[in-house]
Amino acid sequence: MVKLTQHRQVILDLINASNHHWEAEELARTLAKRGHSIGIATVYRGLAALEAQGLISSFQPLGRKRYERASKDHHDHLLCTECGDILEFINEQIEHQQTLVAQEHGFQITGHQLVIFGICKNCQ
Amino acid sequence: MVKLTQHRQVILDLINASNHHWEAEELARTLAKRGHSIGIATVYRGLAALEAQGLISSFQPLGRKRYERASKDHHDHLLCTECGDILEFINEQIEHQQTLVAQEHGFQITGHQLVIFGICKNCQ
DNA sequence: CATGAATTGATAATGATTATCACTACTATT
DNA sequence: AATAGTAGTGATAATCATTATCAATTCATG
Repeated sequence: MVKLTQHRQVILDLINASNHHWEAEELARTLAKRGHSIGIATVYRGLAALEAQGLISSFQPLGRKRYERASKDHHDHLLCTECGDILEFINEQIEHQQTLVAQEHGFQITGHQLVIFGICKNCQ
Repeated sequence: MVKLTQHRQVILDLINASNHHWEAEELARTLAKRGHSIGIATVYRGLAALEAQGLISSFQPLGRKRYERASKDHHDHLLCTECGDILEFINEQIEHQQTLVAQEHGFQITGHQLVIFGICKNCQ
């Protein structure tokens, strides 16, 4: 039985309290600064466990995994290749078109990932 | 000045002759079987060079990079998580919606990547 | 409080990719 | 043709993110 331990609660709280898309190392560093030093392996395992329970969600834009709150509506991402900033957007039409595409191919969707790469307003 | 060497020509030919989405190692093994043993580092460098010249294109669905022909219309991918097979699709509406989303956010698009995960017809 | 199951942390291992470096091949110029 | 300079090659070391290992610890519960 998977447990929501102190460590995992701390990880979950940080993710829920932010609107950030966290990498494991970055999250570990931030927790350490705030007085919660957690072994990096434990962070990785905690993130995987929390995701398996549906408490957080992840995506993998450039090879590296990033975790974010699950308590949001489904959305996709805009990633600025200059500053690394990640924006979110929701677009029903895109979602709908995807179900149509899947139908056409007799494909049973379990998930998807759309990342738009470019230069954000601030970096132009 | 970047050169289209024998090795790179062989790599390019294989990619162009197929409709496959190649990983570096897989491509190296296939070439080796056909009598073209190329050092794995050379394969990686060749792929990067060919992509930089726009002769092939890549995407990165699950952490690993995959290369495919550039001589196709732009398309996105359906990836079967059972058998690993990758299908392609083109959807103008999705493309169009993306430009709208970017405009809304003052975002200057340089690229995007949409992968739909699921179970393909054969694996259901 | 005993017992088994799950978690933790340090560290080793893995897998994909990139860097290094000595050497070779190719190009353009005397 | 000889030279010089630039780019490519291959073996291998190094890197980076992540996962596995394993002994020690903590937890839930009877």
